[in-house]
Amino acid sequence: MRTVRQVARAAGISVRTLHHYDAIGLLKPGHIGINGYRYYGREELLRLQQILFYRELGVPLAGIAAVLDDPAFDPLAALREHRAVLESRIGHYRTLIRTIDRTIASLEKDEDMNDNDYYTGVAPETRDRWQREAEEFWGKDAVAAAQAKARTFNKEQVAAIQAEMEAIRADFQRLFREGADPASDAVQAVTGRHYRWVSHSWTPDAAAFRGLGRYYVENPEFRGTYNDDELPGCPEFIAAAMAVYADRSL
Amino acid sequence: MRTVRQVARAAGISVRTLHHYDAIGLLKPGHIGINGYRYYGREELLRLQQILFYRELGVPLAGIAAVLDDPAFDPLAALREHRAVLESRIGHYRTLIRTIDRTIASLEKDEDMNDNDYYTGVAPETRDRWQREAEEFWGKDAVAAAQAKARTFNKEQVAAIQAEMEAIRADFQRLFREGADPASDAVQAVTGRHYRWVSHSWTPDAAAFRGLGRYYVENPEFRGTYNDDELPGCPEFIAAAMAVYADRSL
DNA sequence: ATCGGGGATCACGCAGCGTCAGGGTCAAGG
DNA sequence: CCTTGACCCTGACGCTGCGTGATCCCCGAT
Repeated sequence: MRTVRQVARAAGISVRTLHHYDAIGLLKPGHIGINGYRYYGREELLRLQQILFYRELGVPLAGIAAVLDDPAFDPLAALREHRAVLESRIGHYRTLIRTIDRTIASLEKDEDMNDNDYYTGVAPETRDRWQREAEEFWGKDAVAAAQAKARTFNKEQVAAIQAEMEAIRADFQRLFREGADPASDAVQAVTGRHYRWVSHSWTPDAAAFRGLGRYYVENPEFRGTYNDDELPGCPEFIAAAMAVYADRSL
Repeated sequence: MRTVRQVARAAGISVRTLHHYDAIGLLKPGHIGINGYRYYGREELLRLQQILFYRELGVPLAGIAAVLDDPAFDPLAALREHRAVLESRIGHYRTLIRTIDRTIASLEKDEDMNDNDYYTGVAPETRDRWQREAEEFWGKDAVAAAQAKARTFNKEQVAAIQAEMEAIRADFQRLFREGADPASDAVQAVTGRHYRWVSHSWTPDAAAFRGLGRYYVENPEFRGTYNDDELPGCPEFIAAAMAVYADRSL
């Protein structure tokens, strides 16, 4: 029969944790003295080992209680499920890291950037041509307004915007390769990010956002940028997603 | 000037989130009507884009506020630091997944296991010899008590214990390869896990735990199991760590 | 005037404890 | 016997990032 402190030291946890486990019914002391002291016996220590084992696997305490208290519980299925959760978390973190790397690269490269330019890395004449095309498509006023707005960003902001666009593009391409439905939640979520991205320098309504989608399809420059040559149909896929988004969310 | 709902829809977040950001001072409305309504202008929308961008990178809200509000803030350093955090989280998850995989493998293999045996995969005669040696080392009573305790585990429990031991061994070997100090926090943390592992079937005091360390050094069987042949000195390293742990924590 | 669709402000809930605060208990030494 | 000092207890708030009501006010359209 050990006291909380003894158990805590042996198990490498805190006294508070034992109190907590008692409070939530995960691990109750074997006996409680007349003074109210908690005393733990061998049985409780063994259970604690199990608890700590699963805890080290990242299983939530409620789940641990389920595993240990339900004799009919299938630990194999539970572990596999938990494994899948961990895998997806890793995937998520990796995506974040990639985005961060791109952002860092942009920041390092553009440390001496002297004007705010979304199209860093694009030749000036190409950029001018894009501008003319954009003006024909949406009108001079809209383009000028967008550019004015864009000039209010500082260089970290511009770098962040670029990196985010890269990430969005990668997501679109991945979803397209996977054969996702443009109207599916996953694709629409990315489309929402894209809408937010566009909103950096522009605040399109539904019709304008659909128009942007068409622009992606029709403009060969964008076709080249927005999809690999190995992904024919990707711009159409994105345009379809944008049309759905415009209908549903704008 | 848009209302909460309009902003929320455009940004793909909830109204509650805007309330929250207002409450914590991360994003305040540009104007507040006499009726108390929140109205957001272009400036606030731009700031919201930044916020959502960093949020998608997994940066905590307090950190985002720091980035956006401190003009002297170094976004490059912040991103690198955050990147490191994410990397370590991935490493942690990978370790967990490896442990889970081992556990799953054990469970699948031992689905038809009919008796509780820690030494699954070890020939019976070897096991018997280990038992005799253990009896010589600690005495028959102690060994019998440990075995009795071991028999109270069911097969998932046994599998979990095995998997955990594999993980612990891997950690010890890694730390040894890295030239870690047996008294360092990292090594002591693993030693604590090892102590807890041992406690599955036994509850050694300081002297007994030190003795177990010596056993690992002296017993050729354990030397072979506990370290690769490429890691001479690893058992001594573990024994040293166990001695320190016994002094400090038991 | 009414009604539907917002808007607002509390305020609890969740996960897993950390961290006081305020107050008994126990074993050992003066 | 009394005093330490080390431990024990029970609240209860804090942290993260909102979700989810509950309750009440407001605005434009019919």
